[in-house]
Amino acid sequence: MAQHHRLQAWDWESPMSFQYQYQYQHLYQGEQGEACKELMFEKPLTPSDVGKLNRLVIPKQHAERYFPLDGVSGEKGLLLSLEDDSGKIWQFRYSYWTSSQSYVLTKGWSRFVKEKRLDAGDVVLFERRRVDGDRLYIGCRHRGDPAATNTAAGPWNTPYYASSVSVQHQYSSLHAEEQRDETGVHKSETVAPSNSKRLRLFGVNLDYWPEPEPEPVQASTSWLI
Amino acid sequence: MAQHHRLQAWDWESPMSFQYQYQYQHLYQGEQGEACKELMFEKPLTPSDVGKLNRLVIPKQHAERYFPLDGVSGEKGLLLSLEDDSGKIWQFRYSYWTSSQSYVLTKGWSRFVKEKRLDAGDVVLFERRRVDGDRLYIGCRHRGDPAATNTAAGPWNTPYYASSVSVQHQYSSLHAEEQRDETGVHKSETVAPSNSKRLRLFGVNLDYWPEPEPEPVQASTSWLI
DNA sequence: CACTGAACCTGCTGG
DNA sequence: TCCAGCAGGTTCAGT
Repeated sequence: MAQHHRLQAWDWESPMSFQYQYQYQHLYQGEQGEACKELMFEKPLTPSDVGKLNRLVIPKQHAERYFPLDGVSGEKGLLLSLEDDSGKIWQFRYSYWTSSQSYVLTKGWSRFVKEKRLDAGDVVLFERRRVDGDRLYIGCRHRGDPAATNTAAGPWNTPYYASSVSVQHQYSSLHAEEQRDETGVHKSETVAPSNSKRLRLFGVNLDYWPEPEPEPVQASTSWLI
Repeated sequence: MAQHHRLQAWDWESPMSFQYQYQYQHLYQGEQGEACKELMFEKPLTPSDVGKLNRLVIPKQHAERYFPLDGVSGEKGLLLSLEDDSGKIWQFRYSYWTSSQSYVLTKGWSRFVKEKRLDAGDVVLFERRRVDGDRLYIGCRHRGDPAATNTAAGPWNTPYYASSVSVQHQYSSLHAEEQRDETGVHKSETVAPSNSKRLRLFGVNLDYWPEPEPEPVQASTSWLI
């Protein structure tokens, strides 16, 4: 099965197999309950969405329904973590631009466009998936494709590190590696949720850190789902 | 002589002739000992350096050698005072941008560009001058000019106020004027260096106030040299 | 005092 | 990795 294939790839890439088995288990449960996938909205991409502006405009009606910023606005927005078909975690800065009166994904979006090879007319879609908690999902469908498939290179093509989105307050293995590299001492303790805040988003109560990690491709969960 | 010419202009502009004579004396000493001029670095200006970004990027190797921010970083940078050929004091905010990993002069820089009529390809240069203490100097050379000359209008064309860079903890006469305007009471006392910090910069130990004065063209010495 | 534009500040991307 | 360039928001001075 494809799932086993991915699991093997992860095992091969990282020594922290526990997390990945844990994550795999959740994916498996998710596939058992297909009814738990709820499409929130889709957007056909405009030329600007895939161009040099490096931002995705979220249509206002969808943004205000699924991504309300009322409780957190006035600041620089927040960091959103979403998972794609392959289990990869994508982090985007999500904020409101008063100048254009629009909700946008900025930081991290251009990487998504590039890796998924998105073009104008392709469709990006956002789902909420109930597994044993709620999880956010981002996918895309290329122009002309019949189904919403994720055509991105999987972990067997593009090595990457995924954080656990199920284990709360657990830094990813990559992050632990970085800490060890910097200090020369491996810090294996889980980090206390000292700075976490609580926000209702997607109709779900969520914990997050306002500005947790600068590097979006690599792991470390800011949104605990 | 040109020096006398400048001195007369200062005398004409300000009643505090003592300070200007004092400064003049130092310039005179400086010209006697030309070996005391030490070029720290030059930078050919990019279009962005003279454009709407209102900032000068200091190449990292020069910044970290001559402008280390180790002791003061993590904040909003500091205010740098430099003198040009005419004796005018220029104040710039100097800070580190983590987002672009670069050192920059921001506030005050656009005024310098405008007054010196700088363009892309022109060169800005930073010198340290030993007179009877160390003094920082900023100059520029226009594209194609043979020597590093300061082609800006002198004080006889553009009235300005210069602070004493030689008398420690002495506010300028202009600053005293401002205080009188605000409070209605003339405060002639010298200000105690209560918030001053000590930092080694340009290989020299210097006192400064982290955020002393918002107005850069006008006087008030933040760097006491 | 409200409006406006310039300057300033911060963050991000790509080469 | 550095840094040129771009973009948006905030502050401030002038009207």
